[in-house]
Amino acid sequence: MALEIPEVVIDRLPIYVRALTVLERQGRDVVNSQELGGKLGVTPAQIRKDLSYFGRFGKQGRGYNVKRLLEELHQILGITREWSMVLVGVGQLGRAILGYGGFAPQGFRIVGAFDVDSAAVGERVDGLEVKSIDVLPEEMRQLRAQLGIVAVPAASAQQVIDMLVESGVKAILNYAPIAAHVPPDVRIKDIDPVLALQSMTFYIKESGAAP
Amino acid sequence: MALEIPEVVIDRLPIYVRALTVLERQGRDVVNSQELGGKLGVTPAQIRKDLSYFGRFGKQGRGYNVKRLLEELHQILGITREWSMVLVGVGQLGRAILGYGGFAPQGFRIVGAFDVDSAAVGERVDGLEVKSIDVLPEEMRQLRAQLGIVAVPAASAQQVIDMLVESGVKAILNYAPIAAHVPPDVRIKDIDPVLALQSMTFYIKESGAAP
DNA sequence: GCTACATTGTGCATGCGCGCGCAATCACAG
DNA sequence: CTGTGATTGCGCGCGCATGCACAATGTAGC
Repeated sequence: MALEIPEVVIDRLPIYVRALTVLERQGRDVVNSQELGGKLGVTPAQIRKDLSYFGRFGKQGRGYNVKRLLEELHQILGITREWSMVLVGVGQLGRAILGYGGFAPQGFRIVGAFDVDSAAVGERVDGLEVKSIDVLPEEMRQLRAQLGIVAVPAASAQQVIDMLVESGVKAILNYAPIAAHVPPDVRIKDIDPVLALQSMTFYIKESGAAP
Repeated sequence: MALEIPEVVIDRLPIYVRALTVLERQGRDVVNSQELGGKLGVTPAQIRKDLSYFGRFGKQGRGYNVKRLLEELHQILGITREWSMVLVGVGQLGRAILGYGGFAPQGFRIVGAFDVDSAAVGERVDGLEVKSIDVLPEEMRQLRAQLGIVAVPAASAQQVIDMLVESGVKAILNYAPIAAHVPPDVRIKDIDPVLALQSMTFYIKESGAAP
């Protein structure tokens, strides 16, 4: 036990959580790996293998108890508690992130907003007062957020990320179009819609039609 | 030749493009695989292997000509031309996408905006008239967009995706939190910040501190 | 023009994730 | 309490991506 769990496995768990949440809301009690896999485009064996890394949650002949499995996955992923996040960059993108309603229901709360540009500082956005990036370190001592969201231009992104890391942030959601460098104990995930588009055009570039 | 190229390789190419674009803007003429790999967190061998799928773009003893390699990658990915996209869902998220300035510089242009909710129909957002989802099929005959962006609630996402596919869209950027089903000849990429956060919390859940 | 050096391109081995296939196991019916 | 049917958990092999190591090759200096 306690063996190394592949990162791809961890990346799939939230997908399972999402599907199970829907099933729970529908009042379903049990689900088997085949049905769950069908919904997610994952093979049943894959799901069973993934879950077996953490324990035996299923019952032979029946499947998985939806509520039970959901609780286990929440425990595994560490999403039983609320997580505080700080946002850096309150431009157009940053404001959209602040207004996005998808975080709160999943227990992710933005508790601080910062900006490099002094023009935005002092403004109130979605109930949060925008503060200068300069006071980030001291503010972080009170906020104690372990998650950071970066929504600044590419040019200042690495610098901002360095500051977040120094302030104790352990995981970063990066919307800036750069490949950032972070210490090995800090997690970072990039969100860049342009990269997604550019990799898809490779596959469809032959299929005619004018722009 | 003409062998199957792994999807992971295709997914890395846009990252190379992004880094090379920065180098070109800095006036750099040549770059070797070691330096490029250092910037991107990729091993030099990985980069050389990836590029070797498509040809021999480097010069031994020197490295890669930045401009030349950039042109080749543009050609490979099919991003020499402009790509038209249609957006479905003009809520808070959809408006942010319409206003996002990161697409245009890379040749991705939103040419149509649609919504399920009739309240938004008729409104002008960022120079585009929002139209009803019902007229999507006929509008698409003129727009001829091959890319679609989905920014509707989870409940109606699959339905919207089906309509896009029927209207001839070949690749979809999906912001809705669902695992959508599409025919094998249609590409789809999901963007869900919540999934990214939930997989990162797994790794940092032990490191104390209150929410 | 020749030599020394640097870097690419690639055959090859390693490791790892994925999925098959089956035995173990549980529910349920009779 | 026993038999039947279904589904999990998992050992195992396959296939593929990754990275090493070296030969091939181009550059630059003298």
